[in-house]
Amino acid sequence: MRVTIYDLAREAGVGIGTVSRCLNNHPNVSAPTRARVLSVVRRLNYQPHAYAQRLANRKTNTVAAIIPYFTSSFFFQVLQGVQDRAAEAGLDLILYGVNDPAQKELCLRKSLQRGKVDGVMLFSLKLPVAYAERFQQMGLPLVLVDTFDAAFDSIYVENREGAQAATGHLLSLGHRSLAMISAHPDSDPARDRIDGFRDALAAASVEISADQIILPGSHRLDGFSREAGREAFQALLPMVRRSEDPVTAAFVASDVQAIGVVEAARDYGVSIPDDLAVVSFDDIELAQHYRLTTMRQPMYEMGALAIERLVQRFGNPCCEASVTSFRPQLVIRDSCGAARKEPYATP
Amino acid sequence: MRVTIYDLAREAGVGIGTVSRCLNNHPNVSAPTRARVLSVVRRLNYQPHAYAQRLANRKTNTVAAIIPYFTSSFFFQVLQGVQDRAAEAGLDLILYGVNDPAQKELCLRKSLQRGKVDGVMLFSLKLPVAYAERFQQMGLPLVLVDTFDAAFDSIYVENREGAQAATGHLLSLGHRSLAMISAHPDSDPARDRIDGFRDALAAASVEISADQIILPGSHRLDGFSREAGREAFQALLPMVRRSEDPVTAAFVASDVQAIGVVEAARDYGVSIPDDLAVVSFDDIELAQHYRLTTMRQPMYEMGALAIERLVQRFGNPCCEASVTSFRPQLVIRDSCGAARKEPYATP
DNA sequence: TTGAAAGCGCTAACAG
DNA sequence: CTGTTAGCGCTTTCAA
Repeated sequence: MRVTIYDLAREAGVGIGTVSRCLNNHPNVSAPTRARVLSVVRRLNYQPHAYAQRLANRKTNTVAAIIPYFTSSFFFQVLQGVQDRAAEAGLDLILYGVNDPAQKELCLRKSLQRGKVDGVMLFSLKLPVAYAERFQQMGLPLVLVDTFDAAFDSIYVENREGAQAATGHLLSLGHRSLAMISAHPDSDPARDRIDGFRDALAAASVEISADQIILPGSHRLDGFSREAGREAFQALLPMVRRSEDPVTAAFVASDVQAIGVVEAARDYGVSIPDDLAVVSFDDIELAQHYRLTTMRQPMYEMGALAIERLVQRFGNPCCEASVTSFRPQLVIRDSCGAARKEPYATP
Repeated sequence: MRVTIYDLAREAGVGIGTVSRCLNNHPNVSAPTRARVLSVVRRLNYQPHAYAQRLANRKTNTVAAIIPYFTSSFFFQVLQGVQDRAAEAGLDLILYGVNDPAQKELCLRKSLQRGKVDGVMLFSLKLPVAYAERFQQMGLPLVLVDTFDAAFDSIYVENREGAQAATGHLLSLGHRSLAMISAHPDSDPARDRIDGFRDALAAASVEISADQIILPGSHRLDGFSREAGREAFQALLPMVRRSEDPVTAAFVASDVQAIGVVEAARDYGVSIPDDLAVVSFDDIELAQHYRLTTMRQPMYEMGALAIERLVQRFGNPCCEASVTSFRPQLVIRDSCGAARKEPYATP
């Protein structure tokens, strides 16, 4: 049933070398021979065996993406960029979803298996040193997205600058008593956003007490969740309600958390943006529906670029690690109170 | 650098056969030999070469998922089910995203390539007969989700019954002049939902004119899009506004379309559910935010089950094609007007 | 129990 | 231009 180049060779009355040449468009085949072979190829409905090919030419044409499922829309959009560009480049994409730290190591290990993939993309996940070494040892190209290691190509969003801009926007609206609802500082982006928040306050000589940076109670999803947002809001509530120097604005580390905040605020009768102005981060699809003012990240582009970097590296394995950064853009909607045309109806 | 079983064999002073046996836990190796070999394996940090292994034992431990990006959340949730279960089963997952019909064939062809994957899952996409034959010829397991072909395992949602239930709900609320906003009948689920709509009307002896089933103008995404929903609403508007026998309720083929309808309705000052009651299909994440009454599909479960079926088939390649169906559940929210506690504020 | 050797299906270098 | 041959790295007989 399965037809191989041996069958083709026999049928066409040539050697397997010639068959291979025809299949790979090598120039050194006479036109008539090529025609004859190709007709046999078609007649026998020949299909090359993927792995035999890969074994022989040491190339897999496959890449792996290791993606945490933090917040659905965010990574889904990144994934679309990855997927589209991979298809364009003729690369197969192996998808590894990471739901807990143990899985991360497993995926890394699987990706490192010799001959499995030509390159790997790691998203928003810290690369353990042990694995960094192994990638270098094996010479396996690795692109880091939304995380960093000097030894590898990396693409990231300037979280710190973004957080500065977000906070700056709040300051520019006249707020002087700010809080931040953060994700867990285990996550690099979360930490950077805290730093940016602090930077902006410092630049404006605004001081806040330590408890005005609110961390998530649970580690789940590193705090990038709606529930974490709700809980944080409850911690924030007393500060909003106190008569002396009440908090009037909050920078929230992500849109998902902000959605939790908006919901909780409605439950507690706190008006957003009147009682509390909110700016968050990501611009996921839902952000539009909640009319969130937020820092937009180019999710699709980041995914697409990850593939491009990988392809570049295939062409030139030894060049220096590249660093690309995106600057998030402020998208003004209703939750910050800047564009107050109509009352902000929580959906 | 790259260490092979030949290196191991030399280092351990045995033949490659013995090394292979140790690695694969064959019984026929003496304990001391095995210990010696395994210690060498560890010392040299040996990693088997994925494709060499696959070539030799004719198994890839990889499956492919061919997924159209109809509506982001819907397939993302399905994909999560696929991904989780695949990881559990130790299978690598190759993801093929389909954005237009031409890509479908390409993905099918790629999946069919000999030796590439052990099985394929096809989601919501019609399987061309030519490919059905090739899958059978090659003996490559194929699981169909949300689509059907008697020759293959299939998992689907009872779209027709679901549409009946949705329409029945509208009828039970007293509506007698109904319309349907459909997706393109090229898509199997879309056609089934039209049939279900008709069934329910027939059962209740309600008659409608042909133009009360509104088809999308564009083929993009087979009409499963917000824009298609908006356009359809415009076509529907005159029927809602006419004085004689106005349309008071609509069954919409999907949540994304319903969101377009809700938005357009707001623009035109049509109140939902007062002027127009709406029931849709899918229960994607956004459906909650729009308070859509809808028919819930078990997306995650469908994805997970697809992998399970594939694994079953690996164990028993020749058994008859299985058919599993899910019955969608009515989720009552505000867009149908059944639970009218407070006015329905469009978000 | 173990080593040698024959594939798995293909590519590429090497003679002719 | 073409056929032959030697790998690619592993699994699996088949003798020993």
